[in-house]
Amino acid sequence: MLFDIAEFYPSISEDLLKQSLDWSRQYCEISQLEYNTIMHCRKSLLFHNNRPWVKKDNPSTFDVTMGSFDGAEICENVGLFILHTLRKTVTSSDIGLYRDDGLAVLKNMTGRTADNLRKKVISAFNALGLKITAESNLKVVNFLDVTFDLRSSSHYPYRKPNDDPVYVHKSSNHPPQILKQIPTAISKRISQLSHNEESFNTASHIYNNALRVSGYNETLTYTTPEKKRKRKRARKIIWFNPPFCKSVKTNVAKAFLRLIDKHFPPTNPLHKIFNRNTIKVSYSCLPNVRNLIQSHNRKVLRQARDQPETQLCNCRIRNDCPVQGLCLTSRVVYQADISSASSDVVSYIGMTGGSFKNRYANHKKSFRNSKYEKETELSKYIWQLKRQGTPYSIKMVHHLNAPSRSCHPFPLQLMS
DNA sequence: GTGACGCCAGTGCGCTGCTT
DNA sequence: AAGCAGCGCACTGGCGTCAC
Repeated sequence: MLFDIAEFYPSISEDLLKQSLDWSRQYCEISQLEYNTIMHCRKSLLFHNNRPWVKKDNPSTFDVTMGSFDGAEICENVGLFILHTLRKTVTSSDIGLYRDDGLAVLKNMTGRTADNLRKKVISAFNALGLKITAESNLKVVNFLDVTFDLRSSSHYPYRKPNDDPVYVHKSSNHPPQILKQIPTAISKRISQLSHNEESFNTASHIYNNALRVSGYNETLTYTTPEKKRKRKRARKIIWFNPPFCKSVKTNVAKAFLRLIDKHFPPTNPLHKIFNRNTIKVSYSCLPNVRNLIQSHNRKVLRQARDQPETQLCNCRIRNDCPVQGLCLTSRVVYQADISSASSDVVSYIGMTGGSFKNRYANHKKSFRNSKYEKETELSKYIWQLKRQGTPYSIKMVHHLNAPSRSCHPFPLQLMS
């Protein structure tokens, strides 16, 4: 039986959360302090009118989705409680739940019995305030990224239609060891999901193609699942995670560890705490550029929407405004077209984060005073014309909402 | 006459990219 | 790595103009 909880996270009521926390407190032995802290956080941060706060355009709402850490954490906690509750309904079966997707194996049941059980499960969820869709009497099911086939007792990888895998490009700005591990990691995952080598080979084409697209030459190979190693006690490790950048030639990790050796030698009383066995280095990757641009655009577009209208020009004689009544606008790319008798029109393009007027005043200063002749290429050219005695005229054009040097307060576009 | 405002000159500094 | 040039920003103080 395959079931799916509709709108899982937004449907969790505070009562259900409290029940699940009470249950986990009983079974997982969490302390009173931990319990109180969780309840306080959940109440004050995540709930509003006995419902979780859901991501909306309204900035006053708390931004939590099931994909986020808190949302997933809650769903997992509640999920465990639900599984426990379902034991009363589904007694003689294997049942599992991953966030909002559930699967139960119904053994030795007729179609009618299985369908009755399906109805009971739906009622059980309804009693908890959750709505589900459930299908029973299935011989083949797609659950998460696996297809289970009861007819042949096999399983193999599953992907939704048109959901082609995309991997980090081989020439991407990532630590080499991460890029190196990608084909191996995929091989391992697909092997785990495959019943045998044959189903692995059938499924691996799509992944091999995705690897080619991302610049990898490696071909996925079937590996038999490793036996679980006996768990060893984990060493307490202090991690140093510098951000990785391809253009940095210095081996930061090596230099860092050398500093550890130098400043905490075996004779140092702190050597026990700070040494190569207790301090490890692992490069961290910076956020995806697409995500950065998207979040940036959201921010600046919201600011632009909320900004009150401001004065655009304060020139004493409005007709003399160099940019047609828009001299006070800030964040502009401007263009100066210089016409003279000696040559064709010459253009200079500049930009400023402040007001155009302020920048223009500095340009005028450099035109008047030879001391600032070399301030810009534009001023150099003007002084050249002045020395030649060539008459000239300057026409200024500016474009709104352009970048400043320090930040880009305008929407960006990701180049394909 | 006074205050507000616009304009200008001047200074110092930060950032980036290039050269040595 | 250091130095330099180019470009732009932030800020200050002085002066002229205008409205009241």
